[in-house]
Amino acid sequence: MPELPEVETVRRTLKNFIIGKKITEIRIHYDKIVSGNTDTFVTALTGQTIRDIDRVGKYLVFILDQDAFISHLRMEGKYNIVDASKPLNKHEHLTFVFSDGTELRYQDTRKFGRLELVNKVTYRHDLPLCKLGPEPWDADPNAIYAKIHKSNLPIKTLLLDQTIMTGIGNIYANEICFTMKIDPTTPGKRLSKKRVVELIAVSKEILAQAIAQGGTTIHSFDANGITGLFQMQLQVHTQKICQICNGPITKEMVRGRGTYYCSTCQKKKG
DNA sequence: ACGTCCTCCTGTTCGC
DNA sequence: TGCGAACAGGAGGACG
Repeated sequence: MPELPEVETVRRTLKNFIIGKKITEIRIHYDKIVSGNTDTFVTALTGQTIRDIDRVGKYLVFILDQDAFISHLRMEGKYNIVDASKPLNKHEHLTFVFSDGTELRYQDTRKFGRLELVNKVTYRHDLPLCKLGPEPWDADPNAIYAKIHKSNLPIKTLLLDQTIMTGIGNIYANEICFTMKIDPTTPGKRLSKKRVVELIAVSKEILAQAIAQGGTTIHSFDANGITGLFQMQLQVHTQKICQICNGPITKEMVRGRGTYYCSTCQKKKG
């Protein structure tokens, strides 16, 4: 899925198109795309106007007059803004019809993404968002250190754990480990507090750069025609040759996720 | 409580 | 070329 920078790019792009638009009808073409009762979702939101779009980690939060709903894009979710006359494509699973003749459609080839009605006032404190750790810029090094300094799990796996920090996915986890010059399989407990401080700083820096570039486009991500450029700056993810030492990039599976690193430049050091 | 595996889906790429 | 296996920006649940 899009990671935090891609979701942030979608949020900013979408805001330009749909703030102030009134939903006159909602059509669900694939029931499971909505968590919980679909009738409740449709009934609650129909007639309301979209006032804002928030983001928590990789979740988008659409704020309406009385209610809100969250949307997680998982691997391939995206939003299309189209004229109502445009035929539905086979991967568009939910349509918001607006009063101005346009539509917002949720498209998701793999159908992994989910939308869910939430309480507009308390959503940050309710499931599922209350389980998320801080985004890197809000992270307290002592708190992060406390969560990982006893763990035998690879540091890369810990970076993907959204309850420790939220927003980092597989691409940026690989990039962060490269910048840290740390072997992604290094157990979390090998990191000193000083290295955890660095880890947070590097995470912040890489996500911020990616946001500035409009995210990373590898497979399917794009925000209504806005294609991210960060893939131009990837150091290890999907790369073959290390830019630093010219040696080969190793690819191996770490806990089921494709993991790229340079075995010369990245060492198991805390 | 923690770590590992499976599952949800479809499309594309890889290897024999 | 053909065909099945493996893999893809994710994460929740089952199991030992």
